[in-house]
Amino acid sequence: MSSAQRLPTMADVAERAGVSPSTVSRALRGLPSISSEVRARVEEAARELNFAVSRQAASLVTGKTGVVAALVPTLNSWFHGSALSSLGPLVRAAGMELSVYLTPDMAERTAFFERLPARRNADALVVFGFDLTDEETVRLDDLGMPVIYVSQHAEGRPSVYVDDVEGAWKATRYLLNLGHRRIAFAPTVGTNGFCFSSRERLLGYRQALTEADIPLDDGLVVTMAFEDRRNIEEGVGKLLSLREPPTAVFAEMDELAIAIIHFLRRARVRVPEQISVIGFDDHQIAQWTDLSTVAQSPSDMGRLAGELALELIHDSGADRKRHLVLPTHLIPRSTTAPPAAPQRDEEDR
Amino acid sequence: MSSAQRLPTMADVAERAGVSPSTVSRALRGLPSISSEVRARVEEAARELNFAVSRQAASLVTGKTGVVAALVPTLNSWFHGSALSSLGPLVRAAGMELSVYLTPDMAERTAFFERLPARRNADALVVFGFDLTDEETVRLDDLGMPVIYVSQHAEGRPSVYVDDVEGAWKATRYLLNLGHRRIAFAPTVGTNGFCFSSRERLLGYRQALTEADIPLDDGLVVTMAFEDRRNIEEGVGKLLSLREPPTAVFAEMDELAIAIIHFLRRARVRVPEQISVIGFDDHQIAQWTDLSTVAQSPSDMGRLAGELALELIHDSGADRKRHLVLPTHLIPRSTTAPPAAPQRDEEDR
DNA sequence: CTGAAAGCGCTAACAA
DNA sequence: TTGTTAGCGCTTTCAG
Repeated sequence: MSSAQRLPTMADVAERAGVSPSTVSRALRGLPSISSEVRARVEEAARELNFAVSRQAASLVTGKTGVVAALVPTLNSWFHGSALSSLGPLVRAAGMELSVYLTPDMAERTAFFERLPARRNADALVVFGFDLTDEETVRLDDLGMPVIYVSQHAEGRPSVYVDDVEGAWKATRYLLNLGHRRIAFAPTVGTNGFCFSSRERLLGYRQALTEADIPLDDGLVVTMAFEDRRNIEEGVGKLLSLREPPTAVFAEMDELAIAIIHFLRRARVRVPEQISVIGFDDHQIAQWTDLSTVAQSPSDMGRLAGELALELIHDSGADRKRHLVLPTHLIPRSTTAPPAAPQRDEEDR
Repeated sequence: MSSAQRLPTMADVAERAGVSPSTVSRALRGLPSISSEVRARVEEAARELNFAVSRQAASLVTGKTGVVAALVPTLNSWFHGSALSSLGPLVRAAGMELSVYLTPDMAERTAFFERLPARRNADALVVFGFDLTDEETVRLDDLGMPVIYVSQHAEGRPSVYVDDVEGAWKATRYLLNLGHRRIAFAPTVGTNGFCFSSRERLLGYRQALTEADIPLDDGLVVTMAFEDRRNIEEGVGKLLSLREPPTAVFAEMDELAIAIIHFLRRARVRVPEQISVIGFDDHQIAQWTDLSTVAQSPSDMGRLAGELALELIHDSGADRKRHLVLPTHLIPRSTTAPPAAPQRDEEDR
């Protein structure tokens, strides 16, 4: 509605309060060296004029932008959405702004690392869930600001992540404890070239099986493409048509687990009676559908990364190599159960 | 890694390229009045020094911040995640930054409208999916920048939204066409006080029934709290224990529909054979689980809102009251079917 | 405790 | 086509 009328400046406030601009500046920033009487007068004048400090002007002299930047491949995902949802308010509470850089595809990603648009426009960068090349990591080093890595280990640089190997190990171990011996693993890949933590989770899965003296069977590892219904359907078909089908499936992420359950049930396979399914994430929908899963907390990661960022911004002597490894928790719900007592013969009974 | 060494300024680039700072400014902004020879030299110098323009300094003189701000209740939601995922790259492509304000709870929301932190820190604000009070809307009017409303009608102000009434009408009409007569509606509420489009969708649902001469039955409208598994479970129980249970359920959002289907199946009710379920959104998971739904496109909304914002920023004469109403599409998948020929008697058979 | 003055890095007249 | 000059609105010495 209102058009480009000139916004009030500190000088306006100063005049109205009958003091100098520097006094206004000090009063508004809550510096101690201001008499409470003057402070009150300044604050009132500011309110009356609807005055807001120009961050641009302030940062020009302080050298701080008052901005925390976040780099995410997409926001259209439970993980990143949750992480930023906790990072945002934290940044706000510190009186700073949250700036978001999205790189949904390879072109955007390349452009980001080429131009580094965040340079000079933020005081810290939080990088979420990328699988960065060494080259990219090095590039970020001369961004001139602290860079915090979330959901990935960055050697010698501040990082926050969960132990994916252990998480996958727990899921697999749990299924073994229930009595399962034929356990499938369904890793997933994104269409946009971004990968999740398949590698680590596969490792944990294998480790648990090996410890239990169960031979690895590559036929039980079936990648199912994220975002492709047909592909998931076929993957499920592949598992069901094995000579010896699995009695349990560990899906790399909850959303995939939900889809797998859907196709199993459509094929008249009962979950968990005939096949158990467990996911990874503890996505909200896992609660709603009572899905067994391994919980990780992206919101904790976002929060910790934010705190780390603020600390690195304000205390240049802070430890710049800190790694925070968060725990995962097994959450057994109703999509897992012991295998049916007799090794079932396919459709029979 | 690298610490707070002084970043190169335009003066540094100018010196290195052997020209004046203003020439550097012009060259880097791609203004026409620069010989290509000089431009090349400047660009090279800038690259060598790893120079990036300080937006702060530039905006101080231009009066533009180069920032588009987005106000969202949370990012932890399919709708907002998708919308911002399309808004972000668009803003970047225009050479601007995306700044995000999150108001996960009432306190943050109040604080935002009280302090209007976006003022002076952005050139436009895109407000997503709030159910704003008149007071809040008016407050945004004197923000000193164009404000674009997404997923809500704001009288006399630019808005982008879908016709929820019509969408709900389509879903209900489709179920009627299949032969259903007992159709339930499951609206949902968020725990954080933010509501979705329940009101409009209820209207559409009722309208379709009325047109079909089917009496409205409030027992068939059961609100199920978003984010509360138990509550959804109970809601499903409520429907199943009606004297005359529904043969179809229209859920306000896909995620709720998925949960409803889950509990129906757990109760040994076959979907869609015994009860049809349809959602609203066309959430990604709807594809994976083959859920019938009414599609809306938050990414289209984000894109259109972004384009509108850019237009309003650059062309102050643009129409500031434009309303863009996007279509919804019925997507029949496999969770809906005609009702079973004989009216089933509960558990029987 | 408060004011005056200088300058942060850039762009936009105005000259040349 | 390029250089010179004067600020943009704020914070920060340094005086008082």
